Amino acid sequence: MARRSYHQYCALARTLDLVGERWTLLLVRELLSGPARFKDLQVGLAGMGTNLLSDRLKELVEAGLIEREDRLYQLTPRGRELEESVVALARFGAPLLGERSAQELWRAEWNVVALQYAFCPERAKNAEGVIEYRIDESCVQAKLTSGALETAGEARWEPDVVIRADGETFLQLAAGELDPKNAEEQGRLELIGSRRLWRTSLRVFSVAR
Amino acid sequence: MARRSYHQYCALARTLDLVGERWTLLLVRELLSGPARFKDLQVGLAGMGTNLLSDRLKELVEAGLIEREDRLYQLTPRGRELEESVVALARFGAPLLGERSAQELWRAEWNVVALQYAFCPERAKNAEGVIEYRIDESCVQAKLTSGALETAGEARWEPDVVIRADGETFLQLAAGELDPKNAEEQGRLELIGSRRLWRTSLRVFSVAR
DNA sequence: CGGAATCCTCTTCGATACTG
DNA sequence: CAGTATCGAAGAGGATTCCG
Repeated sequence: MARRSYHQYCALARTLDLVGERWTLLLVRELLSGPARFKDLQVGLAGMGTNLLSDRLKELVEAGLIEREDRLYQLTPRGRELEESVVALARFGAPLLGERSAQELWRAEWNVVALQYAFCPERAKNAEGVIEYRIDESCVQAKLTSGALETAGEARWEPDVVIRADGETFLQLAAGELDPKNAEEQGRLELIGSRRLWRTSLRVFSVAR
Repeated sequence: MARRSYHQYCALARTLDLVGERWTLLLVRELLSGPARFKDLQVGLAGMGTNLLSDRLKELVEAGLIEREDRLYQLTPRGRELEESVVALARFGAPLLGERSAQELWRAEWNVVALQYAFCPERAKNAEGVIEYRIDESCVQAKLTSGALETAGEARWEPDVVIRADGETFLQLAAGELDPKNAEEQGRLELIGSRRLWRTSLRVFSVAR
């Protein structure tokens, strides 16, 4: 059974033949946070049948976008090239994030993508350092180096500042509904390390541009 | 009948809820060339059922990404914001464009996207002018202004150079299988206007980067 | 001509149950 | 835990017909 194809000699169509099916780009998003197991993936892809997840993983391993080592899945360098597309699509969708409905899932790891579309290079010219977000049980890092950004969904670098909050607090801060100063005074936000880098981060990451 | 949704509070998921279904991004690609009628769209979306095309158009009009004036469909400014994502996805797919199989469709208008992912801003610092590609019956324009690129799938600006070729010739040139000089000597490629801008274009548009 | 609606078949998806 | 198997539901694809 051959995969369904658009049969077009077009770069966009070729990409969509590969990753355009339902769930596939969300699966890539999950792996942009770092290597994951089947079970981990299921959490961020709630509603996706296990058979479908299994099939997709096989297809993407076959296509050379994912590699499997023992029971750990991760993106290959080629697979990681999808990051640019994922971030572009997410940037388009950012204005659509209004209220969060009760039935909607949210995971702190998704900030690995959110940080990237919220990043303003022109405001980060002289920003340097590693910012670590500890939200609920998760850890997301942003590494700033001379106007460029790298992100990770796990503790990969030594942090210069650690920001700790629960998910609800973090979402309110991101939405601009809660003032960082107030949050800290209320004890809902804890800072360890460089306050200067923290203030820089508030300037550098901004959804409204 | 509510639209299917991923039910995730995530910018990527929100975008895919809107344009992640089969054919939708290819439909956007078609409209990136300029306004089109139902019949025109069917040509570039061969294999898509008329009912499906009709449904998708309605959904996208509803979502504010497309507007319909009389019988002409075109992207709204918000819809045009998808260009960045479409180009990023196509850039990813460019290395997958190997041989063109016999059953695969190709349309010269798709170069509106191809020119954008092939564009190297750093090589176009001092490039200025409008390049017009006349391939078979179609017209695609590229407007260079101080390191930036605009494209159109129709005659929108006064061209500084017009390049005329048939589709086969153009594909061979793009693939690097045919030397521009040879093509011209063989009469398969015709140039009218600024030869200097033509040479610039060869440097500025390059798939291998 | 430019679509919209219907009908029928086929594929894919989604949920659950089951197995190594 | 990491999948595989199964089956009903939903969506896609193609032909044809209807309508203004």
